[in-house]
Amino acid sequence: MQAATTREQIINQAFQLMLQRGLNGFSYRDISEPLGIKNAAIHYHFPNKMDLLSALIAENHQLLRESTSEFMAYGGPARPQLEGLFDYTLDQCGCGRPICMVGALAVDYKDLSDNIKRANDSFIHDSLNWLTKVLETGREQDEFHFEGPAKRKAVAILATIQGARQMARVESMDILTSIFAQIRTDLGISS
Amino acid sequence: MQAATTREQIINQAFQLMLQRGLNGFSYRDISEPLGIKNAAIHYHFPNKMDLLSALIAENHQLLRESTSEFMAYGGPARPQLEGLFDYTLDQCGCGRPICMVGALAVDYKDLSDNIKRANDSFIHDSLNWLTKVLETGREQDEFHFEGPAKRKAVAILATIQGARQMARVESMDILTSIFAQIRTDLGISS
DNA sequence: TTTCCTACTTACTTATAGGTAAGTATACAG
DNA sequence: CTGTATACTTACCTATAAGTAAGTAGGAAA
Repeated sequence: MQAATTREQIINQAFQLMLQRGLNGFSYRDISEPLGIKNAAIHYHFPNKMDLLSALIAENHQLLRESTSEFMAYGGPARPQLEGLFDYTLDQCGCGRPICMVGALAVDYKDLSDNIKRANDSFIHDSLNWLTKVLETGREQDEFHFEGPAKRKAVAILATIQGARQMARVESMDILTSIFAQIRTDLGISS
Repeated sequence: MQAATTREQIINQAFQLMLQRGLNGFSYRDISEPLGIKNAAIHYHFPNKMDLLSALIAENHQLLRESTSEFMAYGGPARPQLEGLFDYTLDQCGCGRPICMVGALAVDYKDLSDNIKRANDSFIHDSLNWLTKVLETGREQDEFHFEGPAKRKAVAILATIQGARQMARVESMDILTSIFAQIRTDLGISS
């Protein structure tokens, strides 16, 4: 944590704010004040808010890759990979990032630049392809039991997790555990 | 549509904006300009934005009650009630209301007044209780087949629908149909 | 030792947000 | 025909947003 550059501090602060309040829910002041810097310092590193947003999306990709590299590998037993996704989601919510990047962007989706939309899209499709593969192999290996195409099931589960995070904000984080339990049950997992 | 009062026009316009862009995503100007009135006219009917928001939440309750009175009755066959919920969701998304009120409020949840939080909470719990009942009776009547407590399943399904709407904004509305199909499949419904 | 680059700060600008106070047109009541 | 309530408009205010231009402190390079 020590010796973080101003640039890194800005990204960290903005990332936290973004995933708590959405793009329109925070200002440059909310970033600069707690860091003890001036607004213009942010503009120095990120000329406008879209540049900052790009950096946040990159940060999100990076963070996901780091946090998931162990369990997000293709192949092997499917169950721990799914559990890894659940744990990751719980971790994120637990450390003050209640909404995920996709959810935060969905509200302001109309005024996003094309390259940001593309980055977001590719993020979704990467996640989707990974989960589809996990479900497919899980079904082949008799770990999971479900009807319908694996891809469709993957979309449904991602949507469920997305919605679960939203509901957790309004209700409590317990709801996440409960919903994950139901997803397991629906996949025919005993415990 | 004819002879709508200014107050009604304001609510309609604001409702649409709210469910497209979220609370912080629109301004008084976005309401007044298309209606050909002045900002102060809005302040006359709704002194501040929270008053307007209260009216929008009431509108949302009202609309839901109207649109769902036929299928949201307790008792009777469960399947059409569930289908009613799916149709309602599709309708709302189809007529330019991509995010639901709960989703729109979730982002700005922190700066809502207590009575608005309460109104939102009670809305969620009403929906939840209704769906729980539908699932319970559906299971008793052998229409639905699922494991786990009905309430937990209801939470999971509502979360799925919530997330589905969010994903539909980014992807396309087809994803809704697909996710609903998977929910049916997971409930052991043939077609 | 001067020059230049990096990483900022100071001091603005412009736009827009929500909100208010005072004035006005219309309708209806007495 | 006078008053009063309703439903606004005009004209403002204050705060804050994103963004910019010019200045500066400190280190490295020539």
